Amino acid sequence: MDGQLTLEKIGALAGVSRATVSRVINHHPNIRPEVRQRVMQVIAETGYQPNQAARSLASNRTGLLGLIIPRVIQALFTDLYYPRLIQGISQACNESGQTLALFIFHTEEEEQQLTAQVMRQGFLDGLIIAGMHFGAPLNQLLLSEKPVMVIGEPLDYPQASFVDVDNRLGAITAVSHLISLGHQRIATITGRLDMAAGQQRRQGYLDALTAHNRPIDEALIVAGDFEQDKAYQGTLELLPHQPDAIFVASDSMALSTLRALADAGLQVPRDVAVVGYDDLASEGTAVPLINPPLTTIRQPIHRMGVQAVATLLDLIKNPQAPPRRVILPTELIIRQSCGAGP
Amino acid sequence: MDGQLTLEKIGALAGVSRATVSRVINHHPNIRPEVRQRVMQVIAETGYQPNQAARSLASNRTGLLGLIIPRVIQALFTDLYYPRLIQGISQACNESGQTLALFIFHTEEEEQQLTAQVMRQGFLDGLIIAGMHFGAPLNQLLLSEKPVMVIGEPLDYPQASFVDVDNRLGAITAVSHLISLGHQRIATITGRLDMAAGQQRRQGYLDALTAHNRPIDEALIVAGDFEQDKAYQGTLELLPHQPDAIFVASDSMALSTLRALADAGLQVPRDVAVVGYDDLASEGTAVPLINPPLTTIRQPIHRMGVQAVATLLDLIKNPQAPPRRVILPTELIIRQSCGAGP
DNA sequence: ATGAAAGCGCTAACAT
DNA sequence: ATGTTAGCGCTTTCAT
Repeated sequence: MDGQLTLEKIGALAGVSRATVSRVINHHPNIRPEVRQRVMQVIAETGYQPNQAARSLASNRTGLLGLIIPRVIQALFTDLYYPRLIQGISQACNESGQTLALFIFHTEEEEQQLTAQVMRQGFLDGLIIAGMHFGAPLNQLLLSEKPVMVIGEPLDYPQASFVDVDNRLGAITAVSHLISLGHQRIATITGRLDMAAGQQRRQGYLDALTAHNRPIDEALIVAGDFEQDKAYQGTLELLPHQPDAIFVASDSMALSTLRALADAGLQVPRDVAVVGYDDLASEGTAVPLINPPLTTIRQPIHRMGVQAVATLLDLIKNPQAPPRRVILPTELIIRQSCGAGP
Repeated sequence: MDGQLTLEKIGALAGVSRATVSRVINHHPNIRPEVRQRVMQVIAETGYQPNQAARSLASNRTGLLGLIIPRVIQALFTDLYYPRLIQGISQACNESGQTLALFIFHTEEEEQQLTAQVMRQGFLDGLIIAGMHFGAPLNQLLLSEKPVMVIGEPLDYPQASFVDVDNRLGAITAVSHLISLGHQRIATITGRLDMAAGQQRRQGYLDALTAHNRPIDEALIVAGDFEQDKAYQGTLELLPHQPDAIFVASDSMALSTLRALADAGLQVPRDVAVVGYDDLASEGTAVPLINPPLTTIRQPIHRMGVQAVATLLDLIKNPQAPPRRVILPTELIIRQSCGAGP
């Protein structure tokens, strides 16, 4: 109870050696059931908890997984992507007995400083990097000894392990849906083209049109860069070309599009149909007030988090395995903004 | 470079003992500048990083702070309170060289299991508990040896250290504002009365009316429990009593109130003025679409996180200090829903 | 199946 | 100002 409980003391109380107690705790096979009982008993009675630091030092495993979120302050405030991702990761950590160390880099300076810290020995067993961006100290992490999983395909690191959705297929689904609804002039507002999500969603838009023998009209493609302001502007720029539908590469931008259309006196979906991507607007503070409800491509964000942890654990156990590429499916969520909803 | 870098090896390379290297790293005063230089040099060249596990074991300090968020899954999905809090805590951790271990309990089972884990020796230097609720294993944590800071005054633990806003004063400000705008029949939708935030905001409402010699009309007080559904219902129940203003104890509920008023064919603020609490609707996914923009009482959520860390660090350094009660101010944010905005 | 003993890499008290 | 040394509490061979 007092003066710090240790393996040695538990051993003494149970009449066995420290090594045996250790074996019991770590579920080693070769222990007499009777002895195991006795030791467990003492542990329960005393409320003994092994010292994690000592354990880590001796075993070279800490049970800590790092989640790195670099300089995406705005996104963190803007939508619920990261909260959900964190949820998924946290849950998977809980279930696998790992603990989650969260690093949010707020400035470039912090990123510099902490990157080194994060890599230090005897600290993290592995790393998950979300919101990857490049040319940064972060890249060091990918080259480090530590197992790393990236959330969202990192274009510049083909050999990195990552989990992502099938962005292209999602976009194809969205655009095909608009086509099947009879829309003729389908525009798109693209995301950042230096990110897989932006690039692949744009490609999906093109591929869907091509597959249906529709012409590609460059005037109907505007850059949104995943930013609300640009999406608003972009929507206005689109109007002279009379689109009857717009595929917007993220829900966050799609909300700006809705607003821009409303400001221009156009009705959704009557005048222009809108489909978003992410399904982030579906829940959240202001849900009840979004009008019309947004048709969108849902990403299984929570599952991505869970998968990231599972795969990372595997990578840790299996250090020289080949890189993993985990691709999860998306889902078309039909609401009212596309004109097909109830 | 290879074979694991240790203090010993760095010492050898720099021609000093391991102890000296340790001193340099830990910024001890009594080191010859020249020697310090040389050691730093070697450290930089080799890229040596101290082993955290060994350090923790020897020093009995891990540099890990735990943040516990118990079973508030819904809230985590619903608004940006936790993301902002986490931001603040994370930033303060970065600045003070601590690392943040995040525990989100998704089920009661997890809460049980992990509570024990969280308390184990050699793991966390201190704990921050957000979204406290009672009668749970969590309470053990408050009784543990570990320094703990609670976010939001925990009513059942008067001797706990916590950080919170001045909920009552915020409510007084909100209601006084409505009074000064000439409103006569001011209603309120209260939060959970088993939480300080709910209870104290309700009290502020009462105190403001009393201070202005207004009668208290029980018919104008309905329970919202911080739930959107109840707020919607509550708003409808209020209407027969013809309120000309409603003070809603949270923004999340206030959005339901806006929706209910709209559904009832009432205009805000012309027919009924509305003031919320938290300032969570101000940013977030659907901002551009909230109409009218909500007048509210802003909580400095980010600062609460920062304060929690600062105070916790102090508690860690100063274990037998008396409990801390940190109260931060709120701020009235005037927008359009109260009728005084631009 | 269990015990003895050698570290894990660091900090800190003690010597010099 | 710096070196020597004794742990920190655990895991893990190696004996037995």
